[in-house]
Amino acid sequence: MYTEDVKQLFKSNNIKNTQQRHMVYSILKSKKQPITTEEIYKIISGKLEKPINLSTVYRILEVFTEKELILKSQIHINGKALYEINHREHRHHLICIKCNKIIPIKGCPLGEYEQILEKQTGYKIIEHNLEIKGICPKCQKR
Amino acid sequence: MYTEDVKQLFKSNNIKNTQQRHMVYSILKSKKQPITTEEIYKIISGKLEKPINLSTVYRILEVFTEKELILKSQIHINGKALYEINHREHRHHLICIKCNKIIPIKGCPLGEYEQILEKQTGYKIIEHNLEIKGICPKCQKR
DNA sequence: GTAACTGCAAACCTTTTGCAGCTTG
DNA sequence: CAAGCTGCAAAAGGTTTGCAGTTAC
Repeated sequence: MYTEDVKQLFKSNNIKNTQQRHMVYSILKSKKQPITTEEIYKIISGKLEKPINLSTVYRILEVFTEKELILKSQIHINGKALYEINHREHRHHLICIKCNKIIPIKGCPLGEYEQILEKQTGYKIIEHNLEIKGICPKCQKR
Repeated sequence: MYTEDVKQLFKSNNIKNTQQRHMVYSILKSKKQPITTEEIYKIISGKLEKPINLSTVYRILEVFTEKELILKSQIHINGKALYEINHREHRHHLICIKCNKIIPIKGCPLGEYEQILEKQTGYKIIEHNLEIKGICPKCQKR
């Protein structure tokens, strides 16, 4: 039932290996797009397994985010925060404004821009966040 | 008391010219960085003038956003949405992660990237949102 | 066995809404 | 005067928290 590598991952991050955490992690891992706390909660509740409490999901996501196993997006969709597995590679997303479908984008167009910006502004650049909005092929046809 | 050009702006957008709207607009116009509903509310309350109700501020910001006089940011800071005057030019911001100071950036590094992306993904690109995080010169010295 | 986690219920915080009374054009 | 705002209070929706009981190590 427990996947050995997830167990290891938790161990190396000093995260106690509970069923709930395992379930939440597996769901996040299986998703290619960021999802909300509520979605995770519903997926687990939908399965006939042991149910989970919504506040537990919130707490688990907090722990995962702290340990940087996952990323919490700054962008809120309909007032809800989004979470996704931390692929530990720089990534951006393309969101469909019609159906909210989100796909990851290959590569980052920012390049050396951050260094130029540091010189221009005096700020020490830490990171950036780029979200692109558009209409996906399906929604364009409608 | 009323600024004539704001009055005109409201008129041409079919927005009734009330004291409250005028106050909210003036505050937004005077700010170089995006601010929250609460901040606007506090600024008005702090003045000895006629106070305003928080829900009125929300409603005014909604109207202004609809009419595109202002922009509502997708990024939430501490769970709060941010608003800024619509300069009707493409703009990005640089946020200090220590003090939350926000400055606008000159120019956009995205260039023709959107067209490349359209070909790559099949999405019709509508807009993008870029937020860069760093540490401002003041906070670096501390 | 003990420290840490979960479930539950209540609280919290931002934002929205219904309604009565007031303002603007 | 009529349409549309505002204030107030209450509700809604997402997220957090205190506490008692349970689980992992």
